[in-house]
Amino acid sequence: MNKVILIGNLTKDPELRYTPNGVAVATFTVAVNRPRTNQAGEREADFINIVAWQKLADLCATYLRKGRQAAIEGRIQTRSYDNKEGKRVYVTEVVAENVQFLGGRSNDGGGDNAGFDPGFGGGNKPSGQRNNDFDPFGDPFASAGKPINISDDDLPF
Amino acid sequence: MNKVILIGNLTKDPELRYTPNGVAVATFTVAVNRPRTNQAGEREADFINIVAWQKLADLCATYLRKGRQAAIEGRIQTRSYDNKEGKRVYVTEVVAENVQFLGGRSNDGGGDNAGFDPGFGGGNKPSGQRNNDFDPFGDPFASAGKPINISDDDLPF
Amino acid sequence: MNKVILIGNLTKDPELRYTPNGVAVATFTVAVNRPRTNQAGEREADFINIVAWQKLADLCATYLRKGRQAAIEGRIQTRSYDNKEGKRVYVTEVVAENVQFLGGRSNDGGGDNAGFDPGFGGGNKPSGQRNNDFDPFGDPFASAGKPINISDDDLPF
Amino acid sequence: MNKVILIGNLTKDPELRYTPNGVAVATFTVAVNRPRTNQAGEREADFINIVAWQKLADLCATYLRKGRQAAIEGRIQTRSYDNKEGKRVYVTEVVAENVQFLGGRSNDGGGDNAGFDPGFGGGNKPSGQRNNDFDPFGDPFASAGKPINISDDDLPF
DNA sequence: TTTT
DNA sequence: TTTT
Repeated sequence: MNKVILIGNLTKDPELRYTPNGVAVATFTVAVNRPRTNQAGEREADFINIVAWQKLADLCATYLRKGRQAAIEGRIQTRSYDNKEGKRVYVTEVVAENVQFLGGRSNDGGGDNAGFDPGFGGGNKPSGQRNNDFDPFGDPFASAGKPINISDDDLPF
Repeated sequence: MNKVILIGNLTKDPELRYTPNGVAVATFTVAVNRPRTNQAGEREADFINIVAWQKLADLCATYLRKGRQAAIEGRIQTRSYDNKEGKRVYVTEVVAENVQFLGGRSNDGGGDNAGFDPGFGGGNKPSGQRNNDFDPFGDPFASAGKPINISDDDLPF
Repeated sequence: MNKVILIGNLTKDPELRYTPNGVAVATFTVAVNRPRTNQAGEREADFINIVAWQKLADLCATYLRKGRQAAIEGRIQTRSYDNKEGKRVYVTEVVAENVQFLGGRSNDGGGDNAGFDPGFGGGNKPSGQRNNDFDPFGDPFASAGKPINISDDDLPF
Repeated sequence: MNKVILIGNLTKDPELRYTPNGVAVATFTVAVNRPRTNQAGEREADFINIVAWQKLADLCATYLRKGRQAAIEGRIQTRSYDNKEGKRVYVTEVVAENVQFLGGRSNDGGGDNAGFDPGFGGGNKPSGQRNNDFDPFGDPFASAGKPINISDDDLPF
């Protein structure tokens, strides 16, 4: 049993990429507000990385945008890879099995990337940030919008 | 909404520590088998780090041992800290809100650390591994069994 | 472990009542759409009865209205009572432990049963059905808005 | 979103039946102990009816027995039917999507129906009890172990 | 009509 | 590196 249910808001537009075999994979981060404020009285959130595959990846890339609210059902996945300094990096993320699009911040529009880029979210991310050693979401999906070098071992199906 | 439910087996005995204020915190890792084998036909698992606080920490330290099976209800928490090389490390873990002790591998005994160490789990971990930069569970809880320097900001209550 | 998570829309306004001891209890039904259409190609829903107590009852009565969307976390409860014909009636319902108010159908839309009902649900229940022997939600909360004769045994806290 | 996760013990052996089309359906009830005692200091439980279909029905009938512990993932389903007195009966049950067999009360044996009847659970139920008007689990699955008159509308796939 |  |  490995079950996760989240309701949160996207911190950015989803990024849609493809494996060498052409399998669609969407990644995004969801901010889930904590129920209570911390000792300093501030509202905090957890920022949880989500991975969606195949048809669900396409749906997420099409319907989700920065700020929108979504309910995500999935499972926690842990994996590791060696970064370019040869250190093993451990990643914990949620593999989405079902996503329900909720009301969220507006029908979309207005936001950061409105108007352009309806198919996927790339571009709004400072380049050079991916492949960063510590970025838990940076690897192994590198170049947005086109095939990348990812092992079939990462496919969860 | 941030809900996690896991059933898995402990990879090691829990480690019980205390914050400077004397609050008990137990950490352990649970291996949750994936429903399907991978392309190579191997059974894989996700290794998910769990944190329990206060009375629940004591219960986990008392009743859980390496190999035992447990059902864990909790929430995903993300946090970050700066490691000793000044790099920001991002951590994703599950904060347990409820733990149910299941049958598991044996009544306890037999296993790696049987007989000794009923109060907490340390010792069975190769020393030198903690404080490793990339160990997502290594920091900020350093010295097992006694108070450590941890900010009150990490207390989830 | 007894965990339920639902996202659905209220079929009616919540009903707020009080036990003889003055404890608030709110009841409402949530329609949760099924993911697939049935063999006849129709969209179906499950109609799930929710009970909330105390402060959460007040919040539900204040913020929820017919048609609104909510995420409900809770647990399944079964109970039974003898109806006025002396037959034992079995009831299965969800005791809410947490409710998140989502966007839903309109910001609220007028009052109680506002006029016309563009969403769905209203008025489609034959009046006189409440207090019917078989209505799984009709009993034991009878008279809306004021104290009623309910055993303390039903209080889940 | 309609998600249920339960860990409980079977109150009886599962009953395995077949629709007119030969689809396997297993039904059983799981007792889930409540975390707290009630005002009278008694330990209470919720008795939750489970329905499993197809291959999962066969697995449940094969591996589950009275007293055994299981983790059930599924969804709440509500349906209604007219009993033989022409009254509409409302049913709330859990449709299992995944069942994990846990340790439970013993490897099986000992129990009520040990030794005999390894394929399905019938027989241990007082006859005449099914088709009772109020039995929330009695209808529409009537005759154990062989095809019965059930509408295709009840198939959840 | 309930289980450990 | 974060959302409402």
